[in-house]
Amino acid sequence: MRTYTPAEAAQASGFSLDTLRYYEREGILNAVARSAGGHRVYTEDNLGTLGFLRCLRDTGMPIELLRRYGQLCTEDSSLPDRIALLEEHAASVQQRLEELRAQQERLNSKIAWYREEFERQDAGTA
Amino acid sequence: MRTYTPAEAAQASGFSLDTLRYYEREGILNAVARSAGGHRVYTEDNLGTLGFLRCLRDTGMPIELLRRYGQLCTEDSSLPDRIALLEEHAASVQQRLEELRAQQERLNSKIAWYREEFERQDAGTA
DNA sequence: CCTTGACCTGGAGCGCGCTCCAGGTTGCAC
DNA sequence: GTGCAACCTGGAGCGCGCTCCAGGTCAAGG
Repeated sequence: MRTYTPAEAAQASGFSLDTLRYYEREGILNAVARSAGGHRVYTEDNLGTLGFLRCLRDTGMPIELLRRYGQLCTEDSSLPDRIALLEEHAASVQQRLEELRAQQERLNSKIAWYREEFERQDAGTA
Repeated sequence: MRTYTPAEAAQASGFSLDTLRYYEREGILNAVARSAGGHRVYTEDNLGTLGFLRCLRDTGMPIELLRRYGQLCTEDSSLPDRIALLEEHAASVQQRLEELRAQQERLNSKIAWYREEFERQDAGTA
């Protein structure tokens, strides 16, 4: 099973090297293996986790919850807690989506109104 | 035509008093009238603008663009520019919505997978 | 070997968008 | 006219999520 350098992990996950180190310091991504010389060695598993962490971040989960999730992932008796945490997050994502859609409509109405206004004015000056 | 105190404007717009002042300093919301004693007096027009600014913020428009929009609103020959700015923003909102929906699906799949995992485990220990 | 680039650590710094504070003025209610 | 809440200004501070830096170590190619 092949492994990955920090640069590869960054590339694959879309996080910067600094962010990867930061997440490790913060206990979000635990126990990344090290080479003899102390360099990080990422497993495919690590990459999978990172990919999902990216999904969580992209959906607006704050660092604090990321940390909680990361810690739950180290205890394998924590499945129900992980499910609960993700369900709660999913609910907030759903809510944000709805709000965003509503505001999008409002924005589009305004644009439509502006366009009409523009035509009125255009007609007036013609 | 009635007017509004700062507190009322804050209440109506959902911005804090400090944020209202900040927006004025930053040239986002211009020329709020003052009473004899120097207190701000918001018009219905101001409230309308504030409402729309809130829409823009809620859809993620950065302060810098808010400022641009606010300044365009002071020149009434700027309709096309305002339309262009809002259309560009609308496009980015659309993109974010799509990304968010995609990540939401990913999140939901993960939750579904966790639920199955949980049932498997539950069955195993029963 | 030696070079060169990727990587290491601890800690400081930053950009955004507010938010809070001190010290003072205004204005309505009694 | 007095008390008290709401408001004013300029400027400092903050929380988040990274990002950058100095000064050093590691590892692979020639």
